[in-house]
Amino acid sequence: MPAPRRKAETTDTATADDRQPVSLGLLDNLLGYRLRRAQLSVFQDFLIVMKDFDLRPAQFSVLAIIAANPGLKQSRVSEALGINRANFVALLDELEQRKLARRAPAPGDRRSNALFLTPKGEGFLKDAYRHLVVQHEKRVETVLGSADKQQLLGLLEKLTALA
Amino acid sequence: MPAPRRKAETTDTATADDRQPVSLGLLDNLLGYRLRRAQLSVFQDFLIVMKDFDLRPAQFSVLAIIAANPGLKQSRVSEALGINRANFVALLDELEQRKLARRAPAPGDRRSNALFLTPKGEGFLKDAYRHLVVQHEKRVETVLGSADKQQLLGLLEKLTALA
DNA sequence: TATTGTTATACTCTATAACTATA
DNA sequence: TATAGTTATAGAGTATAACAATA
Repeated sequence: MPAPRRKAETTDTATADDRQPVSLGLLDNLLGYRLRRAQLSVFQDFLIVMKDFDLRPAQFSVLAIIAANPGLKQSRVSEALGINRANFVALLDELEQRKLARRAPAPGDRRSNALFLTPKGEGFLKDAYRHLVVQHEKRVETVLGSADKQQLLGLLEKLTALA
Repeated sequence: MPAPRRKAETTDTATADDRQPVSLGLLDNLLGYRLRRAQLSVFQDFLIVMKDFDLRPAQFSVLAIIAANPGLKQSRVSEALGINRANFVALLDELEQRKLARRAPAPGDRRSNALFLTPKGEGFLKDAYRHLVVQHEKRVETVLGSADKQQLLGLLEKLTALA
């Protein structure tokens, strides 16, 4: 006669469920996984902080590159950000419709557009950046510590050279 | 009479184009931007290295979590990975069709699925991980140095707690 | 009433091919 | 021939709402 089972849901195979903490297993020391999770957390915080400005990370990056390199050709802006030129068109269209950036004829090459911020775009970017530093980067540094942030930036730069 | 211009494409406004290096401007010390670029580089390398296994990062992560927590409920696996449960269904469907993972009835709750790897899935994951460590993580450590990698993992973990 | 798995749907992001106008 | 901007399109990834079965 078999031994009585106390509950119908108990089994003879060990299963890890209910309220045990979930183990990361092989993911634990996989850099790509940790990097992805950290990036999602930071982007999520960015989105919340920039909600009033209605600005996504990619849009911010375009404005920042144009501001730092006024007159740069459209193809070079998209290339610098790693955005393929076909996808860059709609992104720039929106910034232009919002009167934050503008396409101008590129001197010496009638195929190209030279990109500039509008005066409104300059003010907008300045305000957004100030807000970002105060709300977002400050929170990042609270979690990390300021020295750690600088070191992290250095490590990430090395990694980006990988591909 | 106006002074002669040497070339039609020269202008009187200073524009940053042609072969000057592109400045990152405000992006230079924005952690989110650097994090995103680094993550894309690492994922791109992952994809190349895992091409023969036809395995994307998300698929690898699911197999790894199931392997480390056999019998875990479907909802807890997706939750642990930050994948919303609706989107997790197709992801798991594909792993099940490839006979790498399987849904089993969860003891004690007929709404839930308990997830397991198949024997084939166990071998597949082991092979994939070995390949990944040899090809991918090794390259990462070449770029970073082994001590830096451990430190980076620690910093990223802190950041993930942000959101 | 709440939860689990599921479907349907929509929106963003990304990648490729092809067109046009210029070079 | 090659390049810059553009359009069209298709594939991932992600988010929400709603339903059936079960708790």
